[in-house]
Amino acid sequence: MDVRKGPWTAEEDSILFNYVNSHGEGRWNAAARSAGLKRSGKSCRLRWLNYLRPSVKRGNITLQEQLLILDLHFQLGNRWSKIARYLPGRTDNEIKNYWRTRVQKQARQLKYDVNSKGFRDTMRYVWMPRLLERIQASTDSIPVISIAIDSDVDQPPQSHLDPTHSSPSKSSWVNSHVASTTSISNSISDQVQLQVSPVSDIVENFKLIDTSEKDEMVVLTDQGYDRDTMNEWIGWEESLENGLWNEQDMLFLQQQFSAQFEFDDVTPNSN
DNA sequence: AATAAATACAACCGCTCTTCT
DNA sequence: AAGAAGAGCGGTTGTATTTAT
Repeated sequence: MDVRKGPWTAEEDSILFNYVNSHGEGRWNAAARSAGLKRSGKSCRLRWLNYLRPSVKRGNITLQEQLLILDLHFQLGNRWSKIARYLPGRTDNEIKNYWRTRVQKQARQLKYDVNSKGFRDTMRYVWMPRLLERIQASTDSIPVISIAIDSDVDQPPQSHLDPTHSSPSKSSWVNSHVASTTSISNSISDQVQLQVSPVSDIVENFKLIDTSEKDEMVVLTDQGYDRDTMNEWIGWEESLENGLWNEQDMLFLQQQFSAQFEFDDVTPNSN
């Protein structure tokens, strides 16, 4: 049995597309056989689900979608298919690829381990707010956009995601998800709520710098930060009272980081 | 201009869990 | 009840395209 592998041709695509259209999804081995495709059923299923299916969305991942992916990954980890359920038209494969190519790349450039606390904090307190800013800038009809980062991120994701269990106090991100997935990309009337968690993990992260120990400086330079930047941070950090982070502080933090981030411009896809 | 290196995305693989017969 | 087929998942690889040298 010669079973074809590798990229699908336009001809194979049209055969599979027509077959599924008239016979429906499922029973992929049989489908492959009776459609006359020299492909495994598994390959046909994947091709349909990830590419041919009319509902799959083509084109760049939007800012809103990026934000959603980051947030959901926080809560769910590498549960790509679960994440994909919140992004209509996007496949688990696509999201996984996005994560690996963009997010992991960013971590590499910052010399972070992608799972490290430092990188997670950077994403959460810098990258995501910055994304939000850009969303706000690009959808100027939305009067207020704000971020919701739950202060209790360590709780199981179900309580965030299962509507039956989400209490009002914990529903901020969920609400933003709903807004994002259902209407932000299409509508201009939705708002996303902002509540930055008052005392963040990142405070502790910066305490490290505050000690001004040489060793720790070296560690941080190893992570990709130059000495001048770190000195600025130290001065800045010392100026902060132990306590709440206000909006200005967050802005400052974002500015410190933002130069290190590149964000892809989302250009309308031509096809 | 040529080619090497990097990137992005599509597709595959091995495995588990579920459903069907 | 059990084995086979189907479906789904996450990780990895292959390849076409883009970018750098």
